[in-house]
Amino acid sequence: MPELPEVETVRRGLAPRVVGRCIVCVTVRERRLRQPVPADFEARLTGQRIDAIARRGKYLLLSVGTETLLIHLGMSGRLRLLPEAVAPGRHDHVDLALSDGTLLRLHDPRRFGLMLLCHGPPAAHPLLADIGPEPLGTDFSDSYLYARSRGHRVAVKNFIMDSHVVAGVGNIYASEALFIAGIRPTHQARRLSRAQCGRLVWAIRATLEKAIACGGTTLRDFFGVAGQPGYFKQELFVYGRAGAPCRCCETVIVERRVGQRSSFYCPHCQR
DNA sequence: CTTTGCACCTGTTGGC
DNA sequence: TGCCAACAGGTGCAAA
Repeated sequence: MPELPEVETVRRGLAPRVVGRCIVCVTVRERRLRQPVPADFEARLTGQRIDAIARRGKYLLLSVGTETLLIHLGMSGRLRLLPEAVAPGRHDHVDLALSDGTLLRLHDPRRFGLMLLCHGPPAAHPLLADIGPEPLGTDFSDSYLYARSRGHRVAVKNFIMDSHVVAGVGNIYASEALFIAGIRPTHQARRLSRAQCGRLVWAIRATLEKAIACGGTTLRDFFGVAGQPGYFKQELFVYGRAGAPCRCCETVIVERRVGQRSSFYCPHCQR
């Protein structure tokens, strides 16, 4: 469900309402997430203050006391901030009760999400250590992408969805950015010219920034922490638009599987 | 080293 | 209407 813009939307929704609050009670109803919720999770979190909330790729990083709470939403994960304690429903796996009476709840039907605690600098955590540059940061540049893509025969769409190459680009925004850059998803990464790398870096940034400004993309079940949908769906050029006319040239948008994921492109605008 | 295929889960959808 | 296969916004790992 959530790619970088959705996670950033969650982060921005959470920040003003949780930073400075204390965690007064932790309830874990289901420990079997992507990695098991550790046995000492409750004890280590209870009584701690949330000092900051950051994001790295699709991970949320909450500074709690001397530790960092790592949260990933996987495909179906959702964080909600409830104004008061509400009886849990199916798939409401973890609750953090905060000192102002609000409740931060993780809901995740598929359990591909993750909640872990780490000591020390989170950047050194195995899950984060090998992640590529932030797409909205200065390290993600034309020259980086050009150099990094040399020798890689994989389709450019798979390449930019690889978190080791660049953090946070998922299936929706990979398709969208490639449309904006005018590059076919199946184009081999090693065949990208410098100019194409430049356009692609620009397109990824522009797409993600615009999606963040819209509060993310709600296809089915993404909602912000207060339950609000994201409005980027109306801005999509290709994702989910198979059979519909291209918004630029009227050519019919094509759907094709690239590396086991559905991909959408305009055969006329993308070469 | 790179690349591919799949496993991990549940819920929804579309074809027959 | 019902059933079942295919698919869904992610990630990491085994195997080639």
